[in-house]
Amino acid sequence: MASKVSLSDVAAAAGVSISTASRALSGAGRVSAATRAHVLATAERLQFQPDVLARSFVTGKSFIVGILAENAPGLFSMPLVIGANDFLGRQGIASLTLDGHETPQVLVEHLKRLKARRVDGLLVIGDNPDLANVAWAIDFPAPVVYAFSVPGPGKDILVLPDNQAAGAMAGEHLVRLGRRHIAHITADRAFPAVEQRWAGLLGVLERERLRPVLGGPLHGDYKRHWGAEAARRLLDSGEPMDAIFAANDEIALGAYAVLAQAGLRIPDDVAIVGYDNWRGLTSRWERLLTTIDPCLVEVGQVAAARLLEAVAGEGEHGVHRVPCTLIEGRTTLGPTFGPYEMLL
Amino acid sequence: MASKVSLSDVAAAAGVSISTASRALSGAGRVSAATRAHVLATAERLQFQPDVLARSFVTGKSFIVGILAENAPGLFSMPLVIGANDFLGRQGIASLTLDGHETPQVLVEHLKRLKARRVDGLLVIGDNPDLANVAWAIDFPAPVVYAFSVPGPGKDILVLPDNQAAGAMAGEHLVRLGRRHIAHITADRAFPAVEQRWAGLLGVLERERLRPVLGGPLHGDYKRHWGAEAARRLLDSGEPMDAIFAANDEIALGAYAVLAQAGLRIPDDVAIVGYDNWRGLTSRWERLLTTIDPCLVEVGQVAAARLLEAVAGEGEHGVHRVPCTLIEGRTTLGPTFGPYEMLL
DNA sequence: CTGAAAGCGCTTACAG
DNA sequence: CTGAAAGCGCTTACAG
Repeated sequence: MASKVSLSDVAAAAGVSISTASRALSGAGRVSAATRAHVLATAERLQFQPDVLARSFVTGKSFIVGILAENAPGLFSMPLVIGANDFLGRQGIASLTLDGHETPQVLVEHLKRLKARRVDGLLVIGDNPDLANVAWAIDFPAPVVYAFSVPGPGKDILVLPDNQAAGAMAGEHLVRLGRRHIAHITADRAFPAVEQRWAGLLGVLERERLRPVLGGPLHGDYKRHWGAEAARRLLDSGEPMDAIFAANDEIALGAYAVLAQAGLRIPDDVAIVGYDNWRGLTSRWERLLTTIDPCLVEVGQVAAARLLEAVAGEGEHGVHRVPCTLIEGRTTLGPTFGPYEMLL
Repeated sequence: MASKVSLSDVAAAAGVSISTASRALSGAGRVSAATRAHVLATAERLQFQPDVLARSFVTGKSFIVGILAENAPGLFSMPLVIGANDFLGRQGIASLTLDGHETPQVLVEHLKRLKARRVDGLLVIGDNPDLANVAWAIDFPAPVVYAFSVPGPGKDILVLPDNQAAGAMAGEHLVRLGRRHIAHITADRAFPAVEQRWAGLLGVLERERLRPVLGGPLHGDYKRHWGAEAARRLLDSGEPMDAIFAANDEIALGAYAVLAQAGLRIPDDVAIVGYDNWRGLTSRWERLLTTIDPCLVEVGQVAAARLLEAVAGEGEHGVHRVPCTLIEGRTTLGPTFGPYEMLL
């Protein structure tokens, strides 16, 4: 079982009372330095491990946090949940993960269960940074931190990838490569992430006194077909274009296919930067598509860290943005490649 | 905080002693049917929620299990961990997830921490079904279940995708499509999964009295370049071939590229089946590559289920295999497609 | 600074 | 079948 050595054993061995031993170990309460040192040494010698179960019982802290995931097996949610659990595990905190990808009633059930389990805090993980989380503004008797969702009402804590920095990062990369005619293919302008990535790119363009191709972003959705269609429109426009920043990798691949089929050389004629680093998920070798990795594992870790701060009463409210990483690939740095190489 | 209603409140309201109330609620111990019903009704009326912390303290059960992942953020591990946590969460069991992708010393630290946390059981999740888990044969004071690893010594519990069924499934699919000259491109024969997938395919071939192209599997590694090279060898051999079962999707894509470049039509001339369903991870629309999905989320769920059984003292030792799913795509069902469509 | 004591909310032998 | 009582191992006012 757990350590057979209890606090009373330590106290006895150290020749002090249980209460003194407890105070010495916990660090709180007045204890003389000498006594404390002696108790600590004794505990060390006896390999004393405080019983977490007893401590939980008496303090009312479970050392468990709840994780409410909108769609745990989702491609975005998985790394977030994994990152969160990784950080929590390192701190010795367990988690109760519940999938909320369901009806409001189920959500209510989940929250009841989490309360019954007396979790010290709650992490709500969205699967879409452009959607409000179902669980916004829930009433919960412990600190709540949100991740990968839109900011809600009230002064909550929200952790997100830094989309604006991502846009700027893509722009900087392309500008540094000498590109002057940069297009932006993206999704619905109503999405905050879409707005922010564009804002980041626009900042760089303005600083460089560059005008985006067609004067602004091409808004559509996040799918390959839209990337292809947008690329066709760009070609048809006849405007000069030497680079595309696509709001995700799917769009980037759709655009790539159309441009390459049209006889353009990538990146010689047009450089392409994507977002998500999905291929990086499945293969570490391949470095074809230059893309921005939103570092979702880290976002999960940061969210967990913020939650533990909040549990400790030190949480800072507001939005926390986690930096992204540029993954350099051949669609910006070359050498150029043909369609079968994209597979090979 | 948690329910202000305690067991003593219920007992008082029901007009019985605390011990009777406890026995009635727990179901264990002799209580008259009438008393039990009355206590239950009272508890219901008062919305009594037993305090998990107190129960844990007195029973010594933490209602937490440990999850030791070899490489939690790995592409294979993520769905396994997510699946496990999903099942556990549904049962109200929390988990302490630790990443063991490290040195043996770190592993020892992890195990110590898990013991200190008094977890009720331990789930060890490998990142490679062909590798022995670092944590095999560890000494742990609670039931242990392994997932996605090779069988270890002793009579442990191990949960795996059913690789043999996968091989048979691929074979059946190809045979049903009328293919008679089936090649198998796979990785190192020392890997159990390689052996099992081949065994499954071979079973079908023998039943159909078919001879595999080149007389047996082509052994290499799991990378695209090997898939391409093996495809070249198959073409050069001049043997008739109308289908390939690749041991993973990377091999399948490498083979596809070479065959298509050589002017063969896929699937008209050669049908291809992969394994892993990696693309299915990133896009649900695309159904180009026919492949076998190992259903890792389910494997994780089953592993968690087995662990809870073991914790309850009902665990069955041995290897548990979880069925796979065939994902039908155009590389076997057509229509044929060109390289840019693979992107689009 | 230190110790004796109460108490956290439940379970479980032990009598009755 | 039911109740009074002990006890799980710790923390924390409360005296001293």
